[in-house]
Amino acid sequence: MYFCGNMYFMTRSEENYIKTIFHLGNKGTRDVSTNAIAEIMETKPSSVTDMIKRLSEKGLVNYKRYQGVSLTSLGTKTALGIIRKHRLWEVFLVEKLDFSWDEVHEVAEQLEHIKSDKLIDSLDRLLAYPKFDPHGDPIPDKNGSFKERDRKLLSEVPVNTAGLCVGVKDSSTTFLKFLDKNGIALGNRIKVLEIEEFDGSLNIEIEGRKMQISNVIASNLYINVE
Amino acid sequence: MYFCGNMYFMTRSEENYIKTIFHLGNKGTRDVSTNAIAEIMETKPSSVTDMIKRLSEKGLVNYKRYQGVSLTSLGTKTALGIIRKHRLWEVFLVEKLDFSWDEVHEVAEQLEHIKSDKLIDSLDRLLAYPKFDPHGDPIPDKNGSFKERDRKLLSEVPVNTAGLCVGVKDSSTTFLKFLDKNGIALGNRIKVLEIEEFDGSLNIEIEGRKMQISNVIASNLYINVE
DNA sequence: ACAAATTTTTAGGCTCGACTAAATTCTAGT
DNA sequence: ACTAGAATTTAGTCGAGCCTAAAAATTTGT
Repeated sequence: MYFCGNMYFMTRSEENYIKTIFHLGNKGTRDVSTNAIAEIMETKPSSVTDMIKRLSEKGLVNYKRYQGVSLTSLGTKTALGIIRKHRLWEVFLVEKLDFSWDEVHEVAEQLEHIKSDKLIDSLDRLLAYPKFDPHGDPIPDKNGSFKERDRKLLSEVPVNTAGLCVGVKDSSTTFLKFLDKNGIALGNRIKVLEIEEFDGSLNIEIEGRKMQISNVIASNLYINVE
Repeated sequence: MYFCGNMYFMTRSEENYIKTIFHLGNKGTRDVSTNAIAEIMETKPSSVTDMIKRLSEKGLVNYKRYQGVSLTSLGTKTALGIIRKHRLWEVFLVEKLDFSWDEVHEVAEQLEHIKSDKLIDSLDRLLAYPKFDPHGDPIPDKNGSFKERDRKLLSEVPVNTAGLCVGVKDSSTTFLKFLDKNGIALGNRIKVLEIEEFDGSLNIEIEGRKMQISNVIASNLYINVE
């Protein structure tokens, strides 16, 4: 396993696998399963096995037959690089090109594969070194380090807790559009007034207004508890 | 041959062929030869034949065996779309990310394949609808139309002609770096003072300074004759 | 603990976009 | 007009990245 500055050449497909393994591996503690990767990537388990072997030979993942897969440190570094690019492009799209936060994902999926260190460093500078993307997710720095913001799901804080809305767990178009429609945005100040025993729905005060949201909504919104 | 708004799906490779055919076809009047394409694309003639057949089936090129190839109107429209994207990204890199004009090409070659109408329209707006890229080449608008600037090669104007330097013919890194080193940039005012009989070199006045340039240099610089 | 169900891997095929080698067609020089 | 040489195409191969079907390993239920 030798380094060569710019790493090996990686295909788009390899990068997408690495990214997916990273996202899956960061949730649970166990190794990532072939099926899980296949499902997320909308491909077949047999294709995943093929690719995992290639990635394993390149030293990007640890792999033992039938035992699932995990990223090596090189693989993790690679994943963080891709995620950094994805999130910086998202910020660019929203800040400079007036995309709304539900429109950025698809384009960023393409842009994240552009290979140029100078490009991404300059972009970072243009955007004034943002720490979070438009959905509140942290942007790794050049070296791959980032600090997860101290945040809690709105559904898991006690009554009377207040804080700023700092992120969404689900960043699907559907959910983001729903938030837009109901005037909920990152940075809004939210206070939990009451939690309904029956269905877990919440009465909240948001930017002065009062409203009720379902438990499903609340369990996809992060707040920065004060 | 049916249109479907966003055209067919085109692979990166197909787009690169179309672009190359466009550039080659715009010079001469004859159809573009297989060998010429192969040379530019650093591939083999047999690979070119393969691809041409595919492009022909998609209605992007006119092709008869052994007779060379030319773009259909759909092919031309496609080519102009790619060139528009390439040149807009070049402007972006120079204007917003402080790239120098010899650094933009490689990255723009990647960015030109990003697929998003909204992206490119917004970029165009961010850049205030530029008409020319950093090398002085015209940027087609949304509909593919652009006006070639009225310009002449510096090597082909008579003594005492003056004008603004508006473009380069050769935009290789080597040439652009040479111009930088000698303080020649787009927008500079140039006047031809004398043309050397012997080797065709020129004595010019540029932004007040006097200097001598070889005929090779002069035949790669465009000026906008007043 | 062991059969059934599930997960994962292997084996073999397919398409795209490249290649080499060989055949074909065109073009130029006499 | 004919032939040598150049350009082009065909035929067959290969790797990446996907697929299906079938085999192998693991996990689960009793």
